[in-house]
Amino acid sequence: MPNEQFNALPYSDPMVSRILDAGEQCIHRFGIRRTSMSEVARVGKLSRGSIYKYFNDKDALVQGIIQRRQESFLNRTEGRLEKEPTLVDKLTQSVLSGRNDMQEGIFAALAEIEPETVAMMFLDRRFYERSLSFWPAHVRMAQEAGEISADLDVGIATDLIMRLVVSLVMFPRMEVRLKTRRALGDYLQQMITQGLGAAR
Amino acid sequence: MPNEQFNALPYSDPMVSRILDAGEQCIHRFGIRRTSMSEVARVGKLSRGSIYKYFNDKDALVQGIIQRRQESFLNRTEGRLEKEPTLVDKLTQSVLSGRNDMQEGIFAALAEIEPETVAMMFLDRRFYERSLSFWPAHVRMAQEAGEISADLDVGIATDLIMRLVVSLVMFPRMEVRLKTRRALGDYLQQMITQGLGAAR
DNA sequence: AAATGAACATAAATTGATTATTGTTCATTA
DNA sequence: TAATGAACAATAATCAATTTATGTTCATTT
Repeated sequence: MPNEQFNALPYSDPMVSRILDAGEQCIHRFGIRRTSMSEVARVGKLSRGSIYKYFNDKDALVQGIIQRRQESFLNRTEGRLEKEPTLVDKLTQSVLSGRNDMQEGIFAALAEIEPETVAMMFLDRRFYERSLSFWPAHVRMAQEAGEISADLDVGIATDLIMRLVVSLVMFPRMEVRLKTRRALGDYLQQMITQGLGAAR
Repeated sequence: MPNEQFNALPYSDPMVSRILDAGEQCIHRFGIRRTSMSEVARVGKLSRGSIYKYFNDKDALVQGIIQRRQESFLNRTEGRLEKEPTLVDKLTQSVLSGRNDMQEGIFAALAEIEPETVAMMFLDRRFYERSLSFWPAHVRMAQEAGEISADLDVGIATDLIMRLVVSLVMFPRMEVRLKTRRALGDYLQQMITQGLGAAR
């Protein structure tokens, strides 16, 4: 009975962890295309049949690996955000963490071996859907703290936040250099609290 | 003497137009990979040698075709924007035009045949650099009209605008459906004039 | 019960020989 | 003088034959 692919993988199951570990190791070393299920089985020291019991097909396994990476990223980020006082600080930190994660680990490795695959991933809605539930809680906190408008629909606010974070991670520089924490923070402060309006 | 690849192609030169026309037709029909310089020459009824006099290599030709498409898009859009009274209206219209252009013509055709190529294009800075000079003039107009803060650096404002437009073209829906002109306009009105702040 | 591994048909990737394309050059043509 | 097209070495695409991988099934093992 193959499990439902995208709703919180049972990481507690040691078999699942072993498969994901082995798969991630393979992808890291050889890329997705050149990773075979047999190789994953060999590395994870389990049978090919078992992998198919837990993941419908190779794509499900790959998605699972990416999903776990993303969830691990979100958890680590969530931890770091507790120290950040304002929504703007949280966004700034998230962008920096996001860029950092892209430049090391599995994504950087993949980008070198299969840049088109990474490009396709970045345009895949699923990639963002996994992160969308992260922000609403922080939006509400900011509303209660009086940082942003309490009238605003949480979904709308989340939407803008996701767009800004995604864009700033993917393109550290669009018209303007936004590489330092300072520049990023000032930029986000302006855009979140006032957009292009107000002031003077 | 091959011309400088990216600084305003001499469209007035009938030879350049013929090459670009032929190239675009080929890419539209066969995709980039399956388009050969000989085929372009055949379609354009000129010699392969001539193409290389005007474009250093195949990539320069492809970039030239994309560049002309983009410039044509910007010109058409510029025309439509004259009717739009506010910056927000201009942005709304630009996003709609952008989506429209992506769904037909050369990009839609390419997306079907070589989706990875299109994905790579969307992550290529050059693609956006060509559009960056479009917005500063409109930002200044909006500042003079008192629509947005006159204190704000034009580059910073342009940066946000590009990020929003690009994001909204690429992802009509992130957390929230932004497909209709109405929904888009309301969203942009909020984000441009107030960000997530103000109100109440 | 859960994991295994062998067997299997189908789908992809790999190989090496062959053909086509690329990017340059240059003498010829209009 | 600008465009042409043939010649050229170096890459890259193609093709059919072969190998490998995928996704399923199921009897056997732990």
